[in-house]
Amino acid sequence: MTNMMIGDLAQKTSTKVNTVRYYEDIGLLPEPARTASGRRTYAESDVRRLSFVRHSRGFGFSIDEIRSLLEISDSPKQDCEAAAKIAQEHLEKIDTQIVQLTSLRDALKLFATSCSGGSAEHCEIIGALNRLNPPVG
Amino acid sequence: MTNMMIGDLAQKTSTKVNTVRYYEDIGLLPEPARTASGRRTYAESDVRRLSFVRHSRGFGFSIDEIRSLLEISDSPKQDCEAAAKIAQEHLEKIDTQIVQLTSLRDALKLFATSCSGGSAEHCEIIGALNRLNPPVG
DNA sequence: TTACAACCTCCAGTTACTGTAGAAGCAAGC
DNA sequence: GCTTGCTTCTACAGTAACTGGAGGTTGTAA
Repeated sequence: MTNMMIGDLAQKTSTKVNTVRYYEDIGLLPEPARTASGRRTYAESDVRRLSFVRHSRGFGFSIDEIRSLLEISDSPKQDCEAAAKIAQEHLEKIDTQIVQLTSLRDALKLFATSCSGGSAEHCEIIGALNRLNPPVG
Repeated sequence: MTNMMIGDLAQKTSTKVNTVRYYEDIGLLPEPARTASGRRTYAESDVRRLSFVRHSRGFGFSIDEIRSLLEISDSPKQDCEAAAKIAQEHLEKIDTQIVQLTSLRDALKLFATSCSGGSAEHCEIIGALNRLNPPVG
């Protein structure tokens, strides 16, 4: 049960000190105990909780999604299906993103690589961006 | 040369009225002429410029990148290579994103689909997020 | 004792918009 | 000529998820 300062916690979880305080502000992390002079002190459980948050962020979960995940995790009697739903929906979002990005990449590649190096008058990139029809009629 | 109001321009380019004014604020669109009562009026050239911006945004170019692209487009004697560089770098960013998202998806899928539907105590999703090692030592 | 790093609070800035409040203009119908 | 209702105007606040800085304390090592 080694107590640590905010800098240690931040370093152990690859988080910036300001971000730790931010997570506390928005309620993702509980208010920690303080030393006599007002400095935050943390225990190993805080490392685990913050790691959970950072991993989840790494997977692209939003703060709100993580909040829900944490609630479920905090009350183990709650239904696991809620967590499954969050993860499943997130997975679908990512799949959609991949599909969109891929078709975007293909379209962009078509003219991004066709620059002949002359003056911008005949630039394929700008030309293509200009030649596209207005989004709606 | 039909002059139009901001609502018409917005509709023709699938843009919100507020967004058109925003683009003007940040200098992507020139300050338009006004009617006697102070309303903005636009011509076809504005439709083309705004379409260019919207298409570029659709391709994921940032406002700053679009600003550069517009500058190049506005002065056709400038070197086309600058535009090619912007597009090429953007393409690389997208490729990186696709790679990262794909490996993320695979990792997430591993445990997102393994929910047995019981109580959260044995939830695979939360367990996996908890079991991951802290990001740094 | 004197540096200096780490901590504190509070606040502004980032990106690219979106939404709202409150006032004014404009066209159509009665 | 008046009312209704839509569009426009300016100006500002809010979004997501932090990040960075100012200005001020505290703790520790030389």
